[in-house]
Order: sequence, then C-alpha cells, then structure tokens
Amino acid sequence: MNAAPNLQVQSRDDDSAKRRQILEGARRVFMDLGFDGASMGEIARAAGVSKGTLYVYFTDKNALFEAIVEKECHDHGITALDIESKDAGSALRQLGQAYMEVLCRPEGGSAVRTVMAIAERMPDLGRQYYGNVPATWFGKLADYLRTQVKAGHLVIENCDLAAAQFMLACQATLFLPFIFQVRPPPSSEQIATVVDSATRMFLAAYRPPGK
Amino acid sequence: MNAAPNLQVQSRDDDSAKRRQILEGARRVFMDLGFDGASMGEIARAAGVSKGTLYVYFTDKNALFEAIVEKECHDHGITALDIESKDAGSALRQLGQAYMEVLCRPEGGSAVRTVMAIAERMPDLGRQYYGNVPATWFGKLADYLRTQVKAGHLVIENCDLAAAQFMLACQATLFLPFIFQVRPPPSSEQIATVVDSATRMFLAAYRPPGK
Amino acid sequence: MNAAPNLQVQSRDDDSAKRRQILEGARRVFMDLGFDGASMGEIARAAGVSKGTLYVYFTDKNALFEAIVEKECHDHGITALDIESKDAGSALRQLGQAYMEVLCRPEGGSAVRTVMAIAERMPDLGRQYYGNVPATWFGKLADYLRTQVKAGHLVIENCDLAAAQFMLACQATLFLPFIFQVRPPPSSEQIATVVDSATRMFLAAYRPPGK
Amino acid sequence: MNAAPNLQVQSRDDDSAKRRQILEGARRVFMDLGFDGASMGEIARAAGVSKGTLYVYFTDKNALFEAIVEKECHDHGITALDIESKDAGSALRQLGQAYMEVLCRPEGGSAVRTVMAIAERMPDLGRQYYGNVPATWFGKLADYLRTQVKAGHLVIENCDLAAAQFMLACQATLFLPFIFQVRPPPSSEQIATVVDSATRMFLAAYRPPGK
DNA sequence: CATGAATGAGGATTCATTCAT
DNA sequence: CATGAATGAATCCTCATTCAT
Repeated sequence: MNAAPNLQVQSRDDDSAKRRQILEGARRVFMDLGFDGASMGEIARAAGVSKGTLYVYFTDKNALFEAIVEKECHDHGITALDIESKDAGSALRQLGQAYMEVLCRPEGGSAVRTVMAIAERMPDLGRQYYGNVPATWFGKLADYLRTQVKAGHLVIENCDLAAAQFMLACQATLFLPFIFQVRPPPSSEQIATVVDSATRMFLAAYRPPGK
Repeated sequence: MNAAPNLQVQSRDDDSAKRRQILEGARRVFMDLGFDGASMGEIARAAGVSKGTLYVYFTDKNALFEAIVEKECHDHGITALDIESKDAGSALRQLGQAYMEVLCRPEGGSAVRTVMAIAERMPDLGRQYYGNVPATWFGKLADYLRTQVKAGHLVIENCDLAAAQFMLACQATLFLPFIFQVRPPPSSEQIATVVDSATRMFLAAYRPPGK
Repeated sequence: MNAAPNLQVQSRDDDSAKRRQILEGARRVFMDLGFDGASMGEIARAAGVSKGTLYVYFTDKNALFEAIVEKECHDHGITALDIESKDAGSALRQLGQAYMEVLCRPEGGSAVRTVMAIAERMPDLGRQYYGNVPATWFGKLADYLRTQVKAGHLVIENCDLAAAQFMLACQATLFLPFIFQVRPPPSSEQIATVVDSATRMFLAAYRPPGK
Repeated sequence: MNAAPNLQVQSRDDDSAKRRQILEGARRVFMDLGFDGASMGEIARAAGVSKGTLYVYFTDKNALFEAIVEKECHDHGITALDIESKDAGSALRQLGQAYMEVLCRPEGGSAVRTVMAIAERMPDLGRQYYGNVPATWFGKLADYLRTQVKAGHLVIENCDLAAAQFMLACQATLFLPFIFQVRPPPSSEQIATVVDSATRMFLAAYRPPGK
C-alpha cells in the first residue's frame, strides 16, 4: 500500500530504521505495562538500543508515547473496506469482524486499554484515539446505514445510535473477558460466531416488517 | 468473616473506622491517578492519616489496591433489583439503566478504567473485577431471559450471548466518549434514552413473531 | 543576639538540627565546587544524610543553594561595628580589616566566587548577595564619611564613590591572588599592612589641606 | 594576517581557520554559561561544526577550555600602551580606563568571572589568568610608578602595592554591580568618571608635598 | 497504635566521548 | 578530515517502605 517512492535520504525525522525499531520496542513495553509502568530502560532494552538513543529520536517519554499512540491510531483506524455495494448482512458481518479483530489483536498488549488508562491524565491522547479508532468505525457504519435507510432496506430513526449499538453488540461475550484477562484473545472463528449473532439481532430489529 | 476476637482493647470497630477512612481516601486517588500514578504520600494526605499508618492496616501498596478493588467489586456488583416479576420491557430498562449508572458513575475516576489498566500486570484483580461486576450483571440478565424464554415471551437461542448483546448495546454512544474523555459523564436522562433504544431493538429482535 | 524565646517545638521549617547539618555540609560542597560542580550525592555525603533527606528539607537543588547563599549573606553582612565615634584613621582601619577578613575567610571555599560565578544564570541571587554583602559594607562607610565631611574632618565630593575606592584599595595585592588560587588566604597581619597603607593613602588624599 | 591561499592540501592554515572558528564559538558559550554549564553540543552549535570535529582539534572539554582561557589571557593582557613618556595624570587615566574596559567588556560573558569560578578546581588556570591579566596590568603600572618615583614626581614606598591600590580604586562603584548583575556593563563615560576620581585621589596622596 | 523523619533503590534525562562512514 | 549517530555513566529527583519515638 505504501507506494511512497522513498528516494532521497531517509532523514531521522520520520522514517529511519532506528526510529521504527524504537517504536516497535516501545509499543510492546507501553502496551504491556502502561505508561507509568514502562521504564525508559526497559524500552531501550526491548528496542535493542541504548537509553541515550531514545532521546535522540524523541524528546521525552511523553513524546515517545504520543508517537506510539499516533501510530496505533493509524494502524487501527478503519481499513479500506468496500461495503457500500453489499447487502446489509454482508456489510455488517464484514465490518463487525474487522473491528473486533482490531480490538482484540493479540500481538502483545492492547492499545484500547493503554490509552483508556491514561485518558484522564492525557485527555488529548484519549480524544485522538477515540476520534481515530472507534469513531471512524462507528461513522463508517452509520454512513452505510443511512444509505440503506434511504433505499428502504432498513428502518432506523437514529443511524449513529444504531451503528454504535451494533458495533458494541459485536463485543458481546468476547471483549470484556479478553481485556480483563479472563480469557485469551478470541479466535477469528469465535469472533465470527458472535458477530453473526449480532448481525441477526440487528437485522431482525431494523428490517422493515414486510421483508 | 474475620471473627477473631482481636484481644487487647482496640476493638475491631476502631480499626475498622480508620481502615474505612483509608480506603475512602485511597479509592479517590487510585481511581483518579491509576495504580502507578498514585503515590502513598498522596493517599495518606487524601485519607488524612500519616504514611506510616497506611502500613499498619495494609502490608504494602499492592494490598491496599487490592482492598480497594475488592470494595469496588462489592459496591459495583449487581444491586438488589427485583426484575423477575416484571415484563421484559421494564426489566431490561431497569437493568440497563442501573448498569450504566454504575459504569459511568461520575464521582471521581472510573473503576473500570483503573482495573482494566492494571489487568495485564495483575490478572487476578482483572478476573476478580470481571467476575464480580460485569459478569454478575450479565448473569442476572441471562437468568431472567431464560425464564422469559421458558415462559414463551422471548425466543432466544443463547441467553448468555443475548444478555451481553443487550448490556453492551446500552453503552452505544455513551460509554466510550466518556471513558476517553471526549464527553463528560452522561446524565441519567441521556442514559435513559439510549437504554430505551437498546430495549426496543432487543425486543424487536427477540420477541416471538406473533406478539 | 538572637533573643527569640524558641520555646515550643522546633519545627522543621527553619531551625531543626538536621536542617543546619545539611546546610553546613552543602555550604562546603557548593563553595568548593560551584553550583554545577556540586552534586546532590556529594552534598548528602558531606552532610552525613541520605540523598532523600535533602529533599525533605529543600524542594530542590536550587532551593538548597538559595538557602546557602541567604545564610552567607547574613553571615557576611556587616557586623556590628561601632565606628561612629572614632576618628577617621581608626574607623577606616577597623572597617577595612573586618571586610577583608570576611572576603578572604579561609574556611573552605569562597562565597564571593561562588555567587559571582552563578550570577549570570541566577541574577536574583547575585543581586541579593551584592545588596547584602558589599553594599552594606560600602554603605556603612559612606555614611560614616558623610558625618566626617559635615564635621569638617574630611573633604569629599562623592562619599559613595570614595567609600568604594577605599574598600577596594584595601584589597590591593591580597584579594585577587587569593581568589585566583595564586596564594593562600592572607593572614590577619598581611591584611593589616595593606589596610594600613590604604588608610594612609585615603587620608592623605581626602584630609583638608591644613590638617 | 592569514594570507595563505588555502588550496586543497589542508595545510595548517586550514586547520587554524577551523580551530579559530571553534574557539570563537566556544568562548561565547563558556563565558556565558561557565565551564560546567556549557555543553559540548551547545559549543558545537555555536561554532557551526559537528560535535565530532571538536574532538579533532581538542582532546576533551578541559583542553578546549584551557585553550579559551589562554586566548583570553592573551587578548586581555596589557595592550601596547605608551605611557612611559607621559605625565602621571595622563598615564594613570589611560591605564585605568583601558583596564576597566577590558574587565567590563560587555561582549557576552565575563572572563574574570568564568576563570574565578573554576579556579578552585583548576588552580593552574587561575594562576595563568592572574599572571597574564591582572598581574601584567598591575606590573606595568608599578614599573611606571617606579620611574616616576626615581624622577621625583611621586613619593611612594611600595610601588607594587600602590599600583594595585590604584587599579582597584578604578573599579570603585562599577565592577561589583556589573559582575553581580545589579547593573549593566558601565559605559566608557561612566568608567572615565570613576577613573578620573581614582586618579585625583591617587595623585593627591602620592604627589610630593610641594608640587 | 500512630507518627513522620529518614532511607536508598529506581526512574527520567543529560552529556562528554567514541567510531563507522 | 568531518560528521553525527550511538553510547552509558552520572545527575536530579521521587517514592515505597521502615523504624524510633
């Protein structure tokens, strides 16, 4: 996807190998331990660089954390999904599955948890994450629902509300046990089952009587 | 539980008073700042006792935190709600409203956030909270749904799943903006609106055809 | 002199034994090594306390340094000297001697040097020291000179200027070699000789012709 | 001076150019911030070279600082002043003025302050500066005074002492307020006034009675 | 039991110095 | 020769914990 030519030099500003290496190491540590629990020493070790090097690329712990969150925002934002042309059942299933896969991504630590945890002390980060992750998914679905309503395939008063209802219903029995460490991250199959149930409930509720 | 006579004078009541005082102060600080962000000094100040006294009642910071979480588990666990005899609409509305009021309780800090944040490092606490708070609410609803299904008022395959769907649908547009500091805690009226919508969706989906 | 009753408790605010102990140790280190050269660890060792204890009594390194300078200001400010009733020769000799003894006090490090060194970065401290130490000595002499002029014993246009001229002439060959580590602190006898010469020069210049 | 063509081969001249460039940048930083306060990074930036280059020309921070002080010693040493043939009044005024201009040179930072500050930890530097700066000025005046005494124009017992008295009297109300950041560097006019007063005092004291 | 002074290990950050390019 | 990325020791400061009173 990234078709950037990337000729020229690779300045340290944005894209050096070392910078990525640090971000990768830091992500793991921050997501596992939280902002306060993560120490710069641990991060340096995880990234395979010296403590001093961290400060060559990021002015301080906050800046490094912000960079991580920004990256997560980008990575977890809505992916290019072509649902517009699909029927409601397929569209809902596809969106729900994709969203849940992102939320429960098992690759070490959870961004939702980490950002949620710090949101009281760093409200800007909380807002940024919310705006870039849940809001984009919910918004995409709301838009889709509006076209379906216009086309007469669904009957919904408040599409934003309905979109949120569906997305949250997709979490059902999976997300909380995962986030509270009661169960390991759900498999794609488990997600599929729960998403399917949410889809059926949603359509049963919002499909026009005759259909 | 602890029926030990606790010789000497210093009856348990005296202990308990101070203990409660500490717990109260510590709760605020922990919920506002998180486990790592809270310092024992701050807690002592908030509780109005000396730092040393903290260690008379709790062996260390972890133990104090655990006691707080335990208390929150108890306080936020399901309250005595008599829904068994009610019709589905009333029961769902009442449960949904009560659950959301607990989740979004504005009185300083959020327990969900705080426990979720630490769950990776203290899985036992995460499990305990999950088991005592969401699981009891979801379970209560699941039980109710089962009776309704038996009575023929509802048609549901998996009542545990359906219960979770409903409870999460009640969060819809309210919980995430609150927890990510995008919006202040929702009012009871806002909650009522969203819960009402979830209730109607749920019943539309799970009520038997003829009804 | 300090007639304060000092009953009551000795709060940590101003006068505890530990605070004095820290100030004493810190004075040596700061005066020997300068503000930047002195480390809190070294200070703690010199004071015989732990690093943490330093921060119980002083909020940070700056505050500790300021306290030291303040103390030096007080200790080096003009001492109670009764010169008003004396003839010019005695008065000048006594003041000059006392001032030089303060400036060249050999007890480890020099406050003048240390404060002068930091004055560019902490102008307030520089001003405070100047106002409390040299300015008070110079001012005391200027006042005395004015009474002598009024009494007709001296003829001076600008007494502030003349006072400074005398005080600095007293340094002559002693202060710079001392401060630049060319020679050890001068003895009282050496000071007396140089002060005597300054006195004779001063009087030869400012005594009215006939006398 | 440097008329070398500066082609290719990197002759010493090229080195010297860069070396001078470094010294110039380092001087400003050292004099503004002091030895400890100055960082090699800041110096590199001020000199417009890379940090690594610093170490090509100077083995370490100490060596660079020593080179700076040496240069200051040279620059602030007595300038070629032809006072031998002049009358005492002119000679004193000219010397006093020139010395004070050097001491209070406002072009960023003060060498006296910086060297004085470090003299306890680097006594050699202190001695070097003292020997090259104040001592040369004082010495030059002492020599001059001796010729005047021989010629019968002045009556002075100890010419070294008298020279120091005069030079310090020239500082009077100007130097300390400047060095302690109480007042900005004095203007040439202010210096002239104070030097004039010192000259008159000095001559009034040391001119033979009849004259 | 209650206190708060004292501790020292640990964390974030800076900076002189090195070295591969 | 010139560079600047990388290092790790050292610094300031915080905080959980202990202990004498």
